[in-house]
Amino acid sequence: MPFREILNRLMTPGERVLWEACLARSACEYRKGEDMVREGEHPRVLHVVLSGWVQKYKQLPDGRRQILAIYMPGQLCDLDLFTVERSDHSLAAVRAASVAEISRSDACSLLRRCPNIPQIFCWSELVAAAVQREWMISLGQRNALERVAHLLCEIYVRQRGVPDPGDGECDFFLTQWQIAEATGLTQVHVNRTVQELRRRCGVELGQLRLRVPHFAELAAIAAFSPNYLHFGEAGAGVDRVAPLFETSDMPMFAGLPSERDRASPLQLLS
Amino acid sequence: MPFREILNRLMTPGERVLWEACLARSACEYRKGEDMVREGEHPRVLHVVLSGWVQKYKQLPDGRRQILAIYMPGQLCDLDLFTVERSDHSLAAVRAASVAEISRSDACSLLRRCPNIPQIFCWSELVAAAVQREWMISLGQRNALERVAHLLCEIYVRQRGVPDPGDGECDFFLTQWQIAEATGLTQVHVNRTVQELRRRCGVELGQLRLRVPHFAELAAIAAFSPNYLHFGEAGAGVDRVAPLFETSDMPMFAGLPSERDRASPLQLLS
DNA sequence: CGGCGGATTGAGCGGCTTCAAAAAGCGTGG
DNA sequence: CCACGCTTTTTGAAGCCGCTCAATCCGCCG
Repeated sequence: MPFREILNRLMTPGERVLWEACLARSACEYRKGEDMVREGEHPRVLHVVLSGWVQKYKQLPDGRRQILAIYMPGQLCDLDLFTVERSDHSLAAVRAASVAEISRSDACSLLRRCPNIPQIFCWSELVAAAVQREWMISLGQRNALERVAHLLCEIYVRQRGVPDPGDGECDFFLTQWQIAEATGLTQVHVNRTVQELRRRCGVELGQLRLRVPHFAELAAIAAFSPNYLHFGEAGAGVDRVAPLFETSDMPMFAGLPSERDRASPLQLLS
Repeated sequence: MPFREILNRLMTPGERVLWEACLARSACEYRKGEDMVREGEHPRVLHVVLSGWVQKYKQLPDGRRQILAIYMPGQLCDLDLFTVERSDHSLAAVRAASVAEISRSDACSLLRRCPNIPQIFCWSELVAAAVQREWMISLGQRNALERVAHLLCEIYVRQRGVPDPGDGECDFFLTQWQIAEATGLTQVHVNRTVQELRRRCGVELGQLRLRVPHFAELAAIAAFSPNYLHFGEAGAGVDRVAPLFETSDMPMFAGLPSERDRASPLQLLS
């Protein structure tokens, strides 16, 4: 259940056409590790991953670096274009990646034409925040073995969905050094931890592929529960966001409450 | 520059009246540590802090607990009511606290009447995410001294703003044990770290107050930079969010692009 | 073949944890 | 007002997990 499909399922066919066209027109290629956005810059475009993975990271003055999130094809990287004056984080390609960079004017056109898109953006941002929270538990509470196991579980499930249809393999583009930056560990210790996982439950971490023969065992080590990914909720979720986007053409205090407000005690205020 | 004021400054006077009335009507009292929301529950209300502090936290099956965020008076705790089927985190009072719990119907009424509120909610959520990212760096990259110093800096600045007007004191409601849960350290080690900060730059951590005689020294230890709080940007920020909420009364593909679209290449698609 | 990024291995150390117990605050009720 | 029970802070000693600093190995590509 790739993220891209969730996103697309929520659009009308017309929106899909516009969306895909907009992505295709603004594709940019990045080499491994190349920065797309640097902390402190004024946001100019909306980033949507087309292929490869993208990492969001921050670094301290002395160079220590923390990877904050991984974005896979179809995902929106951030809404900074519509929110902040200056980005408070950087964005870079994990390996060679292709990314759509939608300009402000294109994005505005898109929004004006596709009434569902803001809600999808909003939903996407909120799920990203939920993933961040789970990463915080890893960083704060889990030990090395649990952290790495949990990261592998997440990456596996985000690509394959759950329940898993099959052969236990998926893409994996992170180097051990990048795993270290994401989990707050040392590259050396990540290496030892990966070996431990290999011994314990046969996990194979190849150049570009991850094999997990017995997912349940890995999940047990990590105490992994996929709830936080809010899989399968996307449809209902976007409906739930709708009230935030209802057009309010009623000028404030313009008269008595309308019929549909009758149930709410708030009418006492008008 | 308390958060509450930022929020209120962005509303029209009329919205303020409705908002304040809505908060006042739905106030609930909580005792220290009492849960307001438990992980897995179906969200029923919108939580807005009235007085005291609120903590968002998650815990692992074996009891380990990570505090994910601290909310101060005026802040919205989450948008779960409008997003997810089940909360992926818990919410509890840090000490005795008063919290407005706005029901779904009230919230919808409010949204229908106050066109600026969705944008303010959105902005609030995005700033909260930025704070979370900074906490991730602490958990992943900073040592104990830096973590605690950074937390104190943040809590100080969120209440007093920066540049700081004065006497170096602010509210502080966390116990050392709660600091430990927020920073991913042990209570014992937090204690030793606080003592170290007391020695190094005279920080005093009382029952309910924090004194920071020389903020600059503390900030230097933590390499604290307040950018991530996006202070002072709230006005512009909310304007920037606006495109996401523009009413799109134009049916898709309903005709030629309108005048204001002339500049965008997207018109080629219609 | 050499160069390079990435993975692997080893030895030693230190930051933080763990466990345990004592001291200090703080609210409550007698 | 003091005594009591509770939470919170403080202190000590021992041990481990993960870090640091190398050096080596491996696979890939020019």
